[in-house]
Amino acid sequence: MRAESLKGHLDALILAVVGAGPCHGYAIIEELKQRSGGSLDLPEGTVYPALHRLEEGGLLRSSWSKDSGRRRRIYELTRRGQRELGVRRSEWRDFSRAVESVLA
Amino acid sequence: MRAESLKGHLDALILAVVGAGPCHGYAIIEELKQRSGGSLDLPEGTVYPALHRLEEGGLLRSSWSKDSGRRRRIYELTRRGQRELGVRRSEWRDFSRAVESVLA
DNA sequence: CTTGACACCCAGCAAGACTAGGTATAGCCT
DNA sequence: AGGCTATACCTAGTCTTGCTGGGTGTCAAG
Repeated sequence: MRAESLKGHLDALILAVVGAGPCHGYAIIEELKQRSGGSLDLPEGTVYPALHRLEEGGLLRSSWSKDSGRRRRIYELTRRGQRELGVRRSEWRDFSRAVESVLA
Repeated sequence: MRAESLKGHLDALILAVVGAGPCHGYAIIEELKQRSGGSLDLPEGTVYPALHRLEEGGLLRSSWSKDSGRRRRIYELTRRGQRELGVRRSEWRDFSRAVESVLA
């Protein structure tokens, strides 16, 4: 997967995973890998800063949990995050259709 | 259309348009707009540098034409460009499928 | 003769994702 | 006990990429 393919779509992917249920960063990475059949194998250096950006922007909210001695930061969608997920989904459809119509 | 959506896919779009027949820069912009139903309305400052990059990279070849006093730089695919177009198309399919499987 | 469409160009900027490091806990193997 | 792997987090700096905002010049229409 070309590195830049992702640009501008990462937020939508993360919002979608967290939208399916509260989740911590490492698990989000695993989930993306699994759901995509291995083709979305994102480095931590990509995902963690994105999570911070999304929280900063008010789309995610986080809290620390200490399950079995391991600290985890659990993320969930804010109301704005839910709305934004909808917007991003439909933006993806538009973009995807547009590219398809050119590549076809 | 979010500005960053495009990132990493512009080359594929341009290669696809030029792949359909030799074309000059301005016409490529028009063609992208038309084929996408208006949603891919790229600024010249995006497309011209991309064309130069692609020629620099050996995927496009260009020559000047002077039709009716107006100079135009006509681009066409090199053999490597044709191969690359195929690669990019299949990369887009993979990426698209992956995103779809996460957003679904 | 000015406005708009056509047609090209580029320097500098901003944003996004990755590289390459770092910290620390838990469990397994030898 | 020591080492290795997986889990789990973090960040400064880098690179690529597309856009902004400027510029040049031709041609046709009003």
